[in-house]
Amino acid sequence: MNPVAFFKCLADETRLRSLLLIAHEGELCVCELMEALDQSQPKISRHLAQLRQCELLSDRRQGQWVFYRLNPALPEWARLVMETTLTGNPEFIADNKRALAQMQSRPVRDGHCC
Amino acid sequence: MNPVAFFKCLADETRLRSLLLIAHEGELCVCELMEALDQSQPKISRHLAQLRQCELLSDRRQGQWVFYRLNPALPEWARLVMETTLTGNPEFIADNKRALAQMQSRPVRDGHCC
DNA sequence: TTCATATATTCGATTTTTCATATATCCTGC
DNA sequence: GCAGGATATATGAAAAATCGAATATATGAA
Repeated sequence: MNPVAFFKCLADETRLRSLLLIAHEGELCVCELMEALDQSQPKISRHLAQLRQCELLSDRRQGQWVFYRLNPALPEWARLVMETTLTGNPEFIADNKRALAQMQSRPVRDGHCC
Repeated sequence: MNPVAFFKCLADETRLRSLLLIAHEGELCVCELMEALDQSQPKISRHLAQLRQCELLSDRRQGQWVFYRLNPALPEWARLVMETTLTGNPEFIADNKRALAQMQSRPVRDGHCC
């Protein structure tokens, strides 16, 4: 993982918010990120594709949804950088977390239904 | 310190190398960075000005030289991010450190002469 | 099969970033 | 003050990133 390429990925509002939200929530799909960030579907999708191509995110399809999570193979230092950023700037994604919490009818993950 | 603005600063080869070198060496001037990165003076200078404007670096003039160091007011999380990046990628600036060590007649800091 | 929902991709226009050259400013020694 | 070297800035051209709109693909249900 080239450090410059890594930071280029973080150097965009949409991508950084998506990454930190995913790091915090564990796993999110496109429609959840649309709601949390209040952005169009193509915009979210394009940035996620970029993050997947750089191998920061990995995806898994479940039915009609695609869930994104941090790439398990991510180097330790990269994971630490995101964690440090999140801890040092808790207010940065506060609004996004709130919007996500208020979202109606979020997709149900396998293994989470009753 | 806005996280996105911070990462934009790190998302360039010249700036990231300069930052990490300065973080490692404590203090460097333009001519030392030119030698260490093998880049033109205007290029180095422009990027340093950008880093100073974002308040990642602070400068001090000593005679004809201007020395740059990490801004002492830098938030803890930002300093940690750079440290983590440096520790996790020691080879990234290895060549630059070598070039700097081989540089002839480096400017003498006040208080460092015998 | 057909429809509805979720996600991905392409295209063209706009904005931002980057760079090289040239010019200006500052400092020191004479 | 003046000359020469070191550092800083301005300008315009080239390259890259971003965005919205339109389009395409995939899945599940009827």
